[in-house]
Amino acid sequence: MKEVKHPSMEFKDYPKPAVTVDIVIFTIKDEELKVLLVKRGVEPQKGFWALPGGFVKMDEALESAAIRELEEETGVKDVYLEQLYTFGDPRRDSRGRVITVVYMALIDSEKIKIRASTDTSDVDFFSIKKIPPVAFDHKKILDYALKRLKWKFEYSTVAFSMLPEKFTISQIQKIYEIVFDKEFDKRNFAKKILSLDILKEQGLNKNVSHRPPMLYSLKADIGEIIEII
Amino acid sequence: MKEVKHPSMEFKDYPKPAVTVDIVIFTIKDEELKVLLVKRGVEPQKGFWALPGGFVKMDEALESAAIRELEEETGVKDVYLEQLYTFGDPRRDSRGRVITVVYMALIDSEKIKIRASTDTSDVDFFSIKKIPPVAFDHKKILDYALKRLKWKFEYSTVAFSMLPEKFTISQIQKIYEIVFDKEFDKRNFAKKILSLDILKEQGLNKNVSHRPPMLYSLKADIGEIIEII
DNA sequence: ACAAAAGTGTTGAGAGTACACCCATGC
DNA sequence: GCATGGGTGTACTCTCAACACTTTTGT
Repeated sequence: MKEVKHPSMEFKDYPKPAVTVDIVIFTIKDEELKVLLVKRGVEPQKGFWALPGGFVKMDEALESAAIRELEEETGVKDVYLEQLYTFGDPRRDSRGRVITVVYMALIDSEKIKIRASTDTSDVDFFSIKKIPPVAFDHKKILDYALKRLKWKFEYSTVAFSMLPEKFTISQIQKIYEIVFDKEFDKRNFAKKILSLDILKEQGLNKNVSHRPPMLYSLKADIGEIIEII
Repeated sequence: MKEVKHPSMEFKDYPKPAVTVDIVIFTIKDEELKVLLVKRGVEPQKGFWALPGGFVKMDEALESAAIRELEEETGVKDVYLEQLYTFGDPRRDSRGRVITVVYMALIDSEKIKIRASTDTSDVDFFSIKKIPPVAFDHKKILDYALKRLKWKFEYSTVAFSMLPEKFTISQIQKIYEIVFDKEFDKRNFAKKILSLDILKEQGLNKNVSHRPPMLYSLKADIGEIIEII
């Protein structure tokens, strides 16, 4: 019962599961938290919406596969990307054994360019509150990803990766309010964010029809997600 | 560039990576945090210590594989088990592409029975501070697991799964002190643990040569790990 | 009586929460 | 001058950290 039962038998001879990478791409759009889904063009579950993903190539790292899929669907690189969990129930895919490593990406919706070559009816963002029927166990994956997203929001600065380079305090607050689906006190929120000492002032935004708000940028590079616990 | 490039080609025809499950089994023994390693009896890296693990069977869930490996090595079932991360660098195993799903288990060292059929020189617990050279990328996996263990200790009750059913406050404190490698104030520690309201008094332990301590048990079942944040 | 570990309370600092008014701009 | 969001301070509560002496038992 050790790692290899029959030393004479190469591990290459065993039947192997297929391995895919799926990505839960979160963004904020129209004041809602949304995820990107693609309509399946092939069986099984053809016509169902599903998470973007694909098979891992033999010489490709898991994260590289996730980055590749992400760029193929959204045209976006350099975003926050995190491995979430690996789902491997033997019956999750009717084609046979498919194990999927799930990643979560957070992107600024302004940066997204759904690829020109993609039929736009086949790719869309859905509000997390109005998810259509999805293929395989992708509902379970989405539920898990949402839990992890909220969790991550509490103790890190990942939220900033859903904003443009310069942003206002109220833009950050809006994102937190959308993700947690509740409102926060403006004074307490600003106090807390500013006390973290992670923002640089970037001058006033004059193009508004009210008192111009201060613009901020992150002191750290977007890649450096800070744990604020 | 969608999920299946050539609809005429079944996914079964693609070359596939092998998938293994490895387990980081933590326990407290001799006042140290230890992990179980097994000596590899086969190439590659024969003779090196490595995490226990093995290939995932085609009809076996990932967690079932982890439970099976765990029981094979320690004879223990019903322990805390959590999926940690999936490592899939294309070069992590010289035999070819091997993706490993890593689980973490926490067990009470009193419950362990290294299997009789196992040559005991091939299986041992190592202090986390004195890890020998290990095979593959297992050092990286161990470092990651330790980070996650500490993190989990901070906001949940997983620590209790390394204790017998009845235990004293100072036994819990000792475990926290070993894991975080620092001392805590006895009064503050007891106050915090008791304020969580998760313990039941179980009478005094009279078999000691000093003031008998109160024994406690968890109110919830061991399976229910409580998040204390 | 002594050794060993158990048990227990107070104080101060810092963080989180609740709460309301004036400000700068475009129209 | 009005509509729209921006910006700001105080008081209370609660949690966390620091800190030392008495108690119970076995030998």
